[in-house]
Amino acid sequence: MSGVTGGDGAEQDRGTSAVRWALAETREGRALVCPLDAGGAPAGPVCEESSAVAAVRARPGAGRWVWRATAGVYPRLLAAGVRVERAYDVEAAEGLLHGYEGHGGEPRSLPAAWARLHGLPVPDDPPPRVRDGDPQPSLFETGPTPLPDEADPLRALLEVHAAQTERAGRTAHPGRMRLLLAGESAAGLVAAEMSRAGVPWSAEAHRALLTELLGERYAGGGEPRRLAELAEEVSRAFGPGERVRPDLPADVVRAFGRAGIRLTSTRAWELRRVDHPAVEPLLRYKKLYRLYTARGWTWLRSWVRDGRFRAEYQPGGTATGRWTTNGGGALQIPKVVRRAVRAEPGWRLVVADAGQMEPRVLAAISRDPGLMEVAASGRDLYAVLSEHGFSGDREQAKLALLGAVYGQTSGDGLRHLAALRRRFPAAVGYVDAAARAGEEGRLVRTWLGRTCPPPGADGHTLDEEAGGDGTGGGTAAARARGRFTRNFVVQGSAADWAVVMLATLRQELVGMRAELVFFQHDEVIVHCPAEEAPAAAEAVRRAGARAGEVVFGATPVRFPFGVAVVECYADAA
DNA sequence: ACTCCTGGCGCC
DNA sequence: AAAGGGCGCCAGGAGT
Repeated sequence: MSGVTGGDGAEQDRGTSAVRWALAETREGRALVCPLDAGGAPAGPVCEESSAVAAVRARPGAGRWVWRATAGVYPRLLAAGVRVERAYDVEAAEGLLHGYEGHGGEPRSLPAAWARLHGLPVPDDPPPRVRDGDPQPSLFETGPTPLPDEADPLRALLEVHAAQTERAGRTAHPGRMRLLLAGESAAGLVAAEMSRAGVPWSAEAHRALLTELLGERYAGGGEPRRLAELAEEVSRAFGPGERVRPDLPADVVRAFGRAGIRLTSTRAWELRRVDHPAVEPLLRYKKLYRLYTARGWTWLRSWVRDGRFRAEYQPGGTATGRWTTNGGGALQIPKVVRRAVRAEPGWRLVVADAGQMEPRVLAAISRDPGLMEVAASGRDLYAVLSEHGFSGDREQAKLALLGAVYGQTSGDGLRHLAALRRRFPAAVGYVDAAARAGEEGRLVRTWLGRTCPPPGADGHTLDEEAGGDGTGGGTAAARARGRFTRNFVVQGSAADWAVVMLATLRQELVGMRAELVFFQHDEVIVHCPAEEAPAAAEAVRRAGARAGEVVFGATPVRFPFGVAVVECYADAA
């Protein structure tokens, strides 16, 4: 990758293995394949193979597979023991390109893309698959899906792909868009591989943790002992004869009302300001109740099999490009439960966390000289900020910066916002401009060109009743939209970085036994033999740095990973 | 019995 | 100290 300058033109196929192949599955599960030239046109005859697995297996030298959707075909390849080097996911690309063209939220399936291309009625995307609590079958049951042109399923794929190549070239920064499409496609491969691998999970440690915190379960079912005790304690605190169900907010609000305390909700932060003996056990109840319902014995039984927690990741599942998961809540593993994430014997977890993504990304996209200088250090950015004359300590510096990115409207962060604006005018100006664009109904884009959905497609309607709530500057909805677009450019550009980082890391790990088992916005976990851990840690660091250079071009901004090599996730910093 | 909505809180 | 951006998930309750 030497010679990469800036974000443009970074993604190019090289070498003899750079042959692209298109692959389309027929309704019967057979596969039609043909080689492609650089422009996406057929460069050889169409071959028919008995299956996608057979087609890919027969062409080990293929540099990139162009297919309808990685999620639809790759899990079956992996199940058959077949990995691919690179892919191009036409439906993922369609979502990004159609979004860039101002139509975020509209159908992105291949049939929809093909229909648009030919001016035909556009079919809706198939509804998301219902989850059944058991992730196992869904990974492998996803069968071949019909293409719009039944007579020649390859034709629609080739037409849409060729058109996409041309549309990417018409964007303001074609190199960036091509990098985004390649990165998103690579992310799809990573997601399928990671879903298959699963997070190493000790059910035994998990059960021990549950019993320790929640107590035993009663034989007849129902709440575990600690929850029952705390519920009893809460009731007692309201007085003799009082019965309060702490898991029912309305019940709790009524009980406090009888005690002369008016609550608007039972949120923890509101309860904490209340002086009443029921508050303390109630807060402890809520904490444990959350653990019980979200990560308790039921979760364990549904999601952990053979020592692994397998979630189904959906790259780009959110508007900003962040991933989501289909079930199991893999991206919300509570800190306390991380004790159950254990490397296999003789193996290690390389836990890597990219520190202070928001300010680093903001520095890179705004090119604010002062903020870039602060972000040029690999040290804790907020600490550097507070040492270098920012009016406040580390926490205040952090609050001010995050407040600027999130569009904070009140509170402590706001006090220091003025200082922030003086010191980093280009950075604050960048997010302010994004907010203004949102309020005025315009679209904003991430650094690589991921585009926010138009108003109305994201739950923010700009033209509902006028007047707002009197704070000026348009309706409440317009201001909400402004906060969304303000945040979008930063969070989404961080997601741009993340997919390229994943793509790079995946390549770095080729040839090692190490496996990528977890990804969460700005954090990755690699599971590897102990002796590979130093190399894996170095691979992660390189991937983070490389992604920063490739995505954002020549800036002094660094994207350092904090890396810990541990046997248990809970032991990582 | 089902779906849809809400409250609340887990993660970033 | 205050409560803002993105999500998923669960339980309960309302509506059908």
